[in-house]
Amino acid sequence: MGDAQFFDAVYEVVRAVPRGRVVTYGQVARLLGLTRGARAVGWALRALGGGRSQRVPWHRVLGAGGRVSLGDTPAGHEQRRRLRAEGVRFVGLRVDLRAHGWLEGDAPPPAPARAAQRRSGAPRTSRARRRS
DNA sequence: TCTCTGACTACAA
DNA sequence: ATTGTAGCCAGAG
Repeated sequence: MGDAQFFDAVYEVVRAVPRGRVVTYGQVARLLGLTRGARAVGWALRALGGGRSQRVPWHRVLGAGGRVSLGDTPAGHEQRRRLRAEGVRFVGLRVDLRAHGWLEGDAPPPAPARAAQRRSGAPRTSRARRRS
């Protein structure tokens, strides 16, 4: 595991999400300077595994539109359980982002997130990326 | 070193 | 609304 700075940056942003608030994978990616890095964020959270998830409120990260990406899995059920325990209301299978979104409405700009962005925005290995 | 894959998502058709 | 594709990062084979 080499430069896991990206993962750490993701964890720091997620730890900054207040109780009862949620963010989407895409929003976390954007805070880190990646317009389309949502998938990478999901990869980072997945890497948490069971144990480390203790200090990272992974359950407050949802898919676009407030959907629970984990779906009908043990983890997905746990995520919904935790969110409801924090007072997050579900509308059907989604969370109302306008009501609970960390970055929605009149929420103050997350400073910790910007700090993480600075660290992550460092020189990017310019290895050739193909994939037609 | 290269390819494939995934707790994603914006965009085009 | 549904489908396909491209782009992101890092780990596995």
